[in-house]
Amino acid sequence: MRPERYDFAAAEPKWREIWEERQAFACGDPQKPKYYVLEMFPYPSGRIHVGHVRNYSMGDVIARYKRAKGFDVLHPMGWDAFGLPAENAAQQSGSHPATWTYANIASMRTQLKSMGLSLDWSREIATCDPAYYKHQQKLFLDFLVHGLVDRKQSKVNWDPVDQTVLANEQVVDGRGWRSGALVEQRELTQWFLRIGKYADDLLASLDTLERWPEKVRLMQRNWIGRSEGLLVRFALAGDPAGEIEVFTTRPDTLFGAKFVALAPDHPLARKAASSDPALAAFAEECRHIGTSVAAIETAEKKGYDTGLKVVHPFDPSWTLPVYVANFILMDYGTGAIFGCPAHDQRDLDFSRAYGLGATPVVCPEGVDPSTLVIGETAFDGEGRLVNSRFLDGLTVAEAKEEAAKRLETAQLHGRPQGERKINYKLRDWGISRQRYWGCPIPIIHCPDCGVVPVPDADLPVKLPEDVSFDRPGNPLDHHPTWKHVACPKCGAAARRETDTMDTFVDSSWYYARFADPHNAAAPADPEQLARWLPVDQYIGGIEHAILHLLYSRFFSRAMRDSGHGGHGGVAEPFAGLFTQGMVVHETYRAASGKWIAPTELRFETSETGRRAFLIETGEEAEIGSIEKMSKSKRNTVDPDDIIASYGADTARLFVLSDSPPDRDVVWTEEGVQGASRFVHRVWRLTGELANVSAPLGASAPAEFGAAALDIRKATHRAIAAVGDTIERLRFNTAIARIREFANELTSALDKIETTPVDADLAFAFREAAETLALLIAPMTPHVAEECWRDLGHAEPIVATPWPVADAALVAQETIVLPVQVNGKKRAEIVVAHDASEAVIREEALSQEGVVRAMEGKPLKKFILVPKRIVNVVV
RNA sequence: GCGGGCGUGGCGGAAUUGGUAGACGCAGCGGACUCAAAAUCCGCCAUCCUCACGGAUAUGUCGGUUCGACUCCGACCGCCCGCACCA
Repeated sequence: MRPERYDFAAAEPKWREIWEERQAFACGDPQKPKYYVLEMFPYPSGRIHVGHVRNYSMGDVIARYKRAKGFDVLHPMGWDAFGLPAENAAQQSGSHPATWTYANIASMRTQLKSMGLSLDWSREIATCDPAYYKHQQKLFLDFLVHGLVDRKQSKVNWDPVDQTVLANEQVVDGRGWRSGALVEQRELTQWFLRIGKYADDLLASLDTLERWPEKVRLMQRNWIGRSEGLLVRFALAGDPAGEIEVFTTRPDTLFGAKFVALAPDHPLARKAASSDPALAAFAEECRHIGTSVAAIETAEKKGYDTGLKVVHPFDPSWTLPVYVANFILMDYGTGAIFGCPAHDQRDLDFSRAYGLGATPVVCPEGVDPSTLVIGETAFDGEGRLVNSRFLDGLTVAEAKEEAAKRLETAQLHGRPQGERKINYKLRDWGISRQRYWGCPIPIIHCPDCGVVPVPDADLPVKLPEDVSFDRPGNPLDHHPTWKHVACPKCGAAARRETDTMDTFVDSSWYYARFADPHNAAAPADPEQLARWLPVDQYIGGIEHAILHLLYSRFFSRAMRDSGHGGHGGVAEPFAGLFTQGMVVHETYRAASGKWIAPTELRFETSETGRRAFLIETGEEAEIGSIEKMSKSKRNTVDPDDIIASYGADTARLFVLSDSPPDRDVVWTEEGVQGASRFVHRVWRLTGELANVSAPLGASAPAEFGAAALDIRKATHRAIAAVGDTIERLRFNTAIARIREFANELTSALDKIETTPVDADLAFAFREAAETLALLIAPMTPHVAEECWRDLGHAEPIVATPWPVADAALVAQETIVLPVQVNGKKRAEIVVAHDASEAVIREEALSQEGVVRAMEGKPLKKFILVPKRIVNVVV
């Protein structure tokens, strides 16, 4: 006998055990087509948050659905386990980063398991495991051999007090976030991965990624930032050999040039600064802004006149002043620009600050050039050239071409004065980090041999365990012995590279490692890579739209080109990408301004609205805006609490319901209760259906009455709709369709007149009950298994195929057609699905509402959109 | 600064991708069951006019294309996200 109420606390762990015993989620049936579903692996911060619950629930729906559809599904989990928080924890609490990280992994693993995810835990990896990073070091060395690694100087934000490099986000108003010290820019010699080598391929291949969101592709396109332009060399006035090379995409506007500007770190700017203390001070001031593009570009435009002049390339008698300016980036182009204030907003802002003027040289069509005045806004649109001598009258495109041609043939210092150049915003990827908790860069610096790779036999270069974090700087550098080694080439005393790799490197190839996670000899066996890659569906946050995804795309190419196997013949690691939204929550504040956690509050709903009171004191708290969950605002909810009070199925159902998966979802207690109600309702409904259902395995009767046929139609329409919405990753609508189906079954039960019911109805009820369990299983797997077993099945749902919709039952033989008059709906008609236009026309025009709306006016046009709508135009 | 996204009832959202705007849920209101409450079940629920039938207005704002626009185009307003050492 069934209990009164669904006991999730007993049922959920029971089913998880059964799945585990059966190893239901291990892959490896080569007869089946493969399907690789991957969610971005978590950083082991210690606790999972609701965002994880949402991310992994989505992936799990796909994994369970695809498994039921007959695919050999790879659905693994691992840990992005290197990174700064472990070192911060070590500084604050004294626990070793490894201890801290592995303890966090253990508790998060337990939490994830309590969600009932269909993961293959035998493939678990952690990036901080030497068994993982050993291969990463090997990849780095192979990249080095294949010319994909570079070593060069680069600027960093340096905190002189903490003796550490700062991330851009750690620079607040030009000061270090902890020390408050003025941030300096320092040049460090760093390792780079030459992602730029693949810029064109990375850009062009975006077009092949049809199952990626268009916005992510666009963001990557802009990030790569391919632009065609011209390198133009300006002669320095009064210096026979001197010149400044600028990159421009607008050579057409050269006659509007008012100045040339250099980045503060431009070699010429440095040279000028060496004899001009005021300039040196200005350059130093610029360096305090930090290295982030956002900070540099939003800072007020400032410059310093070097006193130097350059000669205009088209007129030897025309000179332009040379400024050093704070908005010119040394990393882009040549670190120097010519400024045309009339047609570039930044140049205009700068020109207005220093009184350099603005001569318009492009005039929009239909505007009289003599009336053309540049006010506060630069004009960057199309038009024809004016005030530009030989370019006058040309279009922008023609003028670009003409200017380029002339400069290519002109000579300066024995070389062409202009050169066409394709420039990319994409910079090579600096991976050196002056930190302990990361993958050591396997390089030895020998005073005689220079840079020497660590021999394969000595990999992995392991992190030393006995490190301290009690003084500023890199613990690897401070370690008494670790960095001292003999040169592998000459045996002389040498020094290890003490920088570790950016953690983005760790996450750039983990998807490939999952294909063969325990391979000791190689990152992964090429055959396994060919079997599993690319990832069919990748799911994660939009915040990774650019860097992580671009770096992974680089790695798949670099691995292919350095002998680590193609990814099944394709360069792209992720065939399908889905970016899910955040989970957000209301915020609460006490009168004191202190943030209050939702668990500390009691809520009251009255006619005047919702109010919140502190449980402890009764004091009223202000209900604030809905924001991203964060510890500082204390508006987080703990998945453990939810799972303990409502069960994993409820938590999963809630994060999938209501909001479309790519949008933010607001976490509300009411919503969770609604999800919980539905979980219990499905269970009760199944019990009621079971009471009137045919026995397990009963064959279909020859004929069905109207009532039974209606139920079967609802069942098969639900199968079709739910399958379709899951395929389209519209989980919220999939759940709405299941709820609709449940509503239909509830009213069908209400209509039963006599029991026991006839055989046709009994068959339809069994089919419906089984379908309900099968359809909801990807979202709420535990309760689905419980219902399935209550319907008499010995084998669990995880071993049961997805139901197949009967097309004959899904098809409608009559359809409802709305009838519009002049675009406004006035009536509905019911017609056979194959009714002729003449029949429909007669039926439509005879409707009372239609006749009234036509007001006796003559029919002008009769529009019939088959199976959609009728529009009568009068 | 540059780039990207979003905007529909009291709330989250749906709309077969140019064809009935508001599916499904949350909240609310009314009812059944109960000694009572909880749970559950049934019904109502965009706004305005109308007893009702019915009608008018509605998808951030303004304009355009179309027989027909939440959907396409243009301008504007508001909010959110990313910008290379956070992961």
